[in-house]
Amino acid sequence: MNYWLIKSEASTYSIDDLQKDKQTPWDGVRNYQARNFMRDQMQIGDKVIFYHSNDNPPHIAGFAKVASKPYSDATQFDKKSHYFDPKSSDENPRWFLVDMAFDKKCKRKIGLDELKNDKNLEGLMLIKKGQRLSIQPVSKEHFEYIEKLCN
DNA sequence: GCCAACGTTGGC
DNA sequence: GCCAACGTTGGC
Repeated sequence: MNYWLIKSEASTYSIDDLQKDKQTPWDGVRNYQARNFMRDQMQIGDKVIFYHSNDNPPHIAGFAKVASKPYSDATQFDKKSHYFDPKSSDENPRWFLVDMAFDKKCKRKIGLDELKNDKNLEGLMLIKKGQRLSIQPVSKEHFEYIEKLCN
């Protein structure tokens, strides 16, 4: 069992959208490190923190679960998609994703400030300066602590 | 293989 | 809207 944090702009795809959809392919990730986490390490049932970036304030909004094995991201082949990648091919797809399933919403929004000021969350990748990775591993301890904050 | 130019992320 | 951080691209 692994623990993760995923970012999404609330205005683009929020936890409410995921709740409505129940499950969705986590497409559009175009960063190799993030891809590698999905392709090489994520397993069905892994627990995921859902973070709303670019919100006011940015915050943790809830939880999701990994709901599929990794497979290739269809948007890379779609010429009309913002995520189209001409360098990718059917034989050798460059980008992979997993499905994310809705788990639960936080009872309150856990703002970035609060996360930064919480001694229990020291070392959490999200709150390190300049950390832009949209998929990050989270320790079990941090995950369980954040779960408590949300209840 | 270096590195300048450029693009994106995301907090503020 | 600004800009720091950082990843990618491409010329050499």
